[in-house]
Amino acid sequence: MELTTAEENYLKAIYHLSEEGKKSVSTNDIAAVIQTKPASVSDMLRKLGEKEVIQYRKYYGLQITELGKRLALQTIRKHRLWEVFLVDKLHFAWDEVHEVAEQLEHIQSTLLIERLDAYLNYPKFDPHGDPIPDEYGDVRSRPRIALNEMNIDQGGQIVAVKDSSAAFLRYLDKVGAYIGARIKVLDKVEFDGSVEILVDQKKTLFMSKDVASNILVLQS
Amino acid sequence: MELTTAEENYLKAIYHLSEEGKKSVSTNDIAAVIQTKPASVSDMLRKLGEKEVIQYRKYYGLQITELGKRLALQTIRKHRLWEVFLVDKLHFAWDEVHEVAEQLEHIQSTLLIERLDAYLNYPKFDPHGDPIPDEYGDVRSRPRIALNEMNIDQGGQIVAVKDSSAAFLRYLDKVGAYIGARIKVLDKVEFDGSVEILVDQKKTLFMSKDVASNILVLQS
DNA sequence: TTTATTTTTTAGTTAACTCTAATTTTATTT
DNA sequence: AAATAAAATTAGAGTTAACTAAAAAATAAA
Repeated sequence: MELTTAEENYLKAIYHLSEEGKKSVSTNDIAAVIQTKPASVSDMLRKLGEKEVIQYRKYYGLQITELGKRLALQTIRKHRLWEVFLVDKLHFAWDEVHEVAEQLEHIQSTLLIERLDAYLNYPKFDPHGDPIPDEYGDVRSRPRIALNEMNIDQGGQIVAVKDSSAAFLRYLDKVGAYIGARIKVLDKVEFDGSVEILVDQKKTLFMSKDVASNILVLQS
Repeated sequence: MELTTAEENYLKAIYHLSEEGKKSVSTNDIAAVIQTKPASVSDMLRKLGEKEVIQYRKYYGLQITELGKRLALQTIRKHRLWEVFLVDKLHFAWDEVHEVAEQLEHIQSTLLIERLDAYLNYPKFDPHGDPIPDEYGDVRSRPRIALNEMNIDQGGQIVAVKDSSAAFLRYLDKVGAYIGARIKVLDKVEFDGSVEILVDQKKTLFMSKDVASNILVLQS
């Protein structure tokens, strides 16, 4: 089964959307993620349906098939391995990697990915803390909790972010809340859901609920 | 000037064919190299002519322009750098690299290529022994200067070290002065010859003359 | 339950790149 | 020089993937 670059991008978006939200994936949502128009999405859904990577009934909704899931995870695997490469080997900042990885993930060569994986020493997580599926699409994910849902005095380690936009990542870098940082919740403001946290046992900082809800923590 | 992947491939083929000397490049020759039909080549030649990367008069022949040469050499540079990566780092055999490098050469990111070049230690030849053009399309060697010999406010990129002992490299990695890092001389202490430098526009650090004299910088 | 709104899909274009078939231009023979 | 062969180009059409505008279906509101 061969997918075009465009098809891979759609399928990846569909996979991510089906994973995070429980409700069915909407045409508009996909259009927003892919940065395209709903009309183009409808068109592509028909094609993806024909290729049996999704089950699609128009106006009704869609469901990703096992085949689709496997293919999407292969693309995600490639994307995350390249991100590790860019950060670990080429010293990219973790907020500079996405755009390039978006291109690299479409390079077709099983040998390349096998070798890259070995070269990087079989990493289990990418620089944002997201798990890297193995070649069969299996994921070992760690139990994580959004920072704004933690209780006072609870501690942990930042392991991932939900929103990985460059702007957000730059902000985190600036305040020192990078992936791997050890944090502890000092206080929570009930009124607006904002939190005060201690970073790496030295710096305290305030975070709005919006920001905190985008930070995933591995509790300790 | 932005070229599509297809345009890059045509231009690269045209460059190679023109270099091979011989008479002017024929439509049929290009078709043979690109594995396409002469009709498609004619079409593309018109487009490349409009973009002024070749000079084209139909039925007459074509000549690659300076602009075209520069762009072709950029693609060739990327191709050959990736080949070095595949062989040196991922242990591909020299006859397995071409197909993958054909894909990788179209990834668009100046930063990526700069970092890759640095990571591979500025190779001058690819695994087949073909020369790797520099970022300006030249094969000339670049002038380097020891870090301790630079003047205040001068900037550049770390391109090599004289002492490549593991201990020294570990030290450099620790302070963030790896190969490829962009640096700027902030201050020099006349008394002991030590320098203060800015690394990657964010971190400043002091270096003894001994250390600085072992670091080679490509001035910019 | 109608009406209004939102969502989704279809219809019709466009752009890039390819093809086959037909035509035009250049080159080679006799 | 005329006839023939080869090379190059144009014409027309297909594919992929995008778009705008209009229609259809589903959902929400009156």
